[in-house]
Amino acid sequence: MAKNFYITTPIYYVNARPHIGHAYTTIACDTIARRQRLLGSDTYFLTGTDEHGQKIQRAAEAAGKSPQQFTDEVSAEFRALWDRMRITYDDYIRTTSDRHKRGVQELWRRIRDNGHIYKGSYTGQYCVFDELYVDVGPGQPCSECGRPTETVKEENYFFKLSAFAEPLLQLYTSQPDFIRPETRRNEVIAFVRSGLRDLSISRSTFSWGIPVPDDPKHVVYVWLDALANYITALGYGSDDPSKFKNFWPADVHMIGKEIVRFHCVYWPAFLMAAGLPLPKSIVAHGWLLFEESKMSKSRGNIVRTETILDVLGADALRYFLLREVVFGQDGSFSFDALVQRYNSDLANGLGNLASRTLAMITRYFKGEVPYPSNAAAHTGEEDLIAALAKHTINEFHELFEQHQFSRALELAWALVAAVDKYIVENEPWALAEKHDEHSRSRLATVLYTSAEALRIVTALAHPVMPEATARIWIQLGLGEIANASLADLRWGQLKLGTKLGKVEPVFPRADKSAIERMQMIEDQQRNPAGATEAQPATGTQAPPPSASQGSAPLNKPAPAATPDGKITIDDFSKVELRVAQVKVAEKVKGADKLLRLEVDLGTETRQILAGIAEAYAPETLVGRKIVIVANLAPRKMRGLESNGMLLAASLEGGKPVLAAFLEEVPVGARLK
RNA sequence: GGCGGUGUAGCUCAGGUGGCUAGAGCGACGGUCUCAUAAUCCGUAGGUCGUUGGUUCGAGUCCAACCGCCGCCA
Repeated sequence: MAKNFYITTPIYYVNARPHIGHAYTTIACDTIARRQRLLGSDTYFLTGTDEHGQKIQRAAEAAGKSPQQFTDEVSAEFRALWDRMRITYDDYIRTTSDRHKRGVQELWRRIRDNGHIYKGSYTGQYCVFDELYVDVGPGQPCSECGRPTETVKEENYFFKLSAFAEPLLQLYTSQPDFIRPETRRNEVIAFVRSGLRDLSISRSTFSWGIPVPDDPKHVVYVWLDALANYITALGYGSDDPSKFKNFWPADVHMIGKEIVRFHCVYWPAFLMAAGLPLPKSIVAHGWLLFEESKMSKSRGNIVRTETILDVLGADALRYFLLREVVFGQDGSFSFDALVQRYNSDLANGLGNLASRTLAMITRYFKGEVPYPSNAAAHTGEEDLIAALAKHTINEFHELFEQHQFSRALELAWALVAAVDKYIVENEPWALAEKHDEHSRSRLATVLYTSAEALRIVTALAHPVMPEATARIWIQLGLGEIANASLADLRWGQLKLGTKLGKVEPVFPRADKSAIERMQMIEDQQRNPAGATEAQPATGTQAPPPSASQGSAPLNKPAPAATPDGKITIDDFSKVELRVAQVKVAEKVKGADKLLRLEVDLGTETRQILAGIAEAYAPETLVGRKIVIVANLAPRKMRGLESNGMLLAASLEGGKPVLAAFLEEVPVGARLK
């Protein structure tokens, strides 16, 4: 009986290029989707990009592009990457698409007509980076991210979130699995219990968004816009509601832990307000942290997925992330661990088992799967392997249902180890030396048993590693793995006489140079190409840079210089110089020389401190374009954090003169 | 500060409702086979189970306090 299964990734915010954090979420979803298809479910797997908001508008301006052109490009990059990673999404939703806009407006009307939207006004601090009103005083940094806030005064629409506290708590109680893992559920319950305030759900200070129905001066708040993708992609608000009927409510919304509140509080409240069914579960995973190695810098070490694909391939990355990281917890990524895992589990483990088993069948039985004709050739050892295989299948399914990917894979690999051991103990190569009937039957039994166990592990691992398992499947003589069914996978289905395909290594062993190669590609890619900085987004699950700062030592080694004191181009390229425009300038209390500046970098606003107060009056700086070192580690002065350094000539007597351009330059442009 | 979580072998982690000498994988070291991708297999490595007090015949396993780390508190 085919059931329907609907799974979603968050839609990724296009102010950042895709990186391994995005890949992690998407891989987990793809694996689940593939497994559901093999189980016979009618599966719908949705991903997409979140393309509205002030941040995007500004990033596009900085890049000298229209918002649409800008988002077209980044969105296409995401799709290209997913294709390379063998992501089998069924639909790709963009918030700038017409179908989405229609759906969002329909959702708005429904909520409004049900009486849950009212108009109010707001005066206060706004954080552009988080697209959020924050409850801090004027001039105070954002309570979320520490970036400077802007004072805004606007009239906008509010959602009566406060009315939904009770229904939400009831939901969490009656549906314990609604939020997983439990620690996130606890947080959400605590949050809602502490009381809910109404939520501002429109903006009128910028235009890059979806117009509010009947009041186009406002655009819909990015989170209401973004969350709605889960239903607009199914045709909600369109003429064809068939997909919506089939697949909504979603089985799984997979998200990163930083967007739990939006998905577990706002989203169900919006749906309740609209009178729509609620998703069945929201699963939050942890972040991927990047292990600090001696070679890398403390910041900017967000790994591009392409690097790994280039060197080890998609399967290796997919396997690594699901096997290494305990799902739900933070995990750490390093090239070292990746190669380690690849060699021990894939090359030496599954790959070698396939290689030795299939090679022996090829050699001893002319490439046809043998089976003993003599019952006496069958011993208790085969029963043990078969029993273990059966247990593995059952447990594997169980663990996968609970999203315990690492444990599921660990379990499957225990079967690989058991078969390796079984082979050594039975020495098929020695049996092959003898030509009596019993030895021949024993040999057939041992090789059949090994091949059958291999088949089962391969089938189980297929959703995780689609390519390699497809190749093993062909080598096993079983044809197209997509036709395999996981639902009735059981021992003994491998037919005798099956003609093997050509046997060749599936996971060639990686040597140490693989690590160096990946690190080299990363270094090259990271520095020269300026482009958009891979900053984390509100709407997506990218790990913030701070996530990796815990291990950053204070005493960084100085950049290596050549003996004559000259630096290489590589050294220079580590310095990220950018054009910034001063938005706010003021004296720092108690300091004679220090000014506090808020500068616009195109993609963000930053606070920097500069010792130029004696040469420049604050009011003369506002609006001026300056040059700053954008990737300087933050530093605190007078209790304020400086995130960068401006460039100025230092004259005799210490008088600074700011660097400037003769021609017009766009904010955010990089100096090289 | 409030709430929640967490601290087990070099690393990553298992260890419902307390009970034999605390486990797995990887790494490391020694050995073995030769079908296989210098792969496999075998053996070894001795961790006060964060600290200190309790409860108990008996506690990583329950309780309290403390220390460290993490998350949430729009």
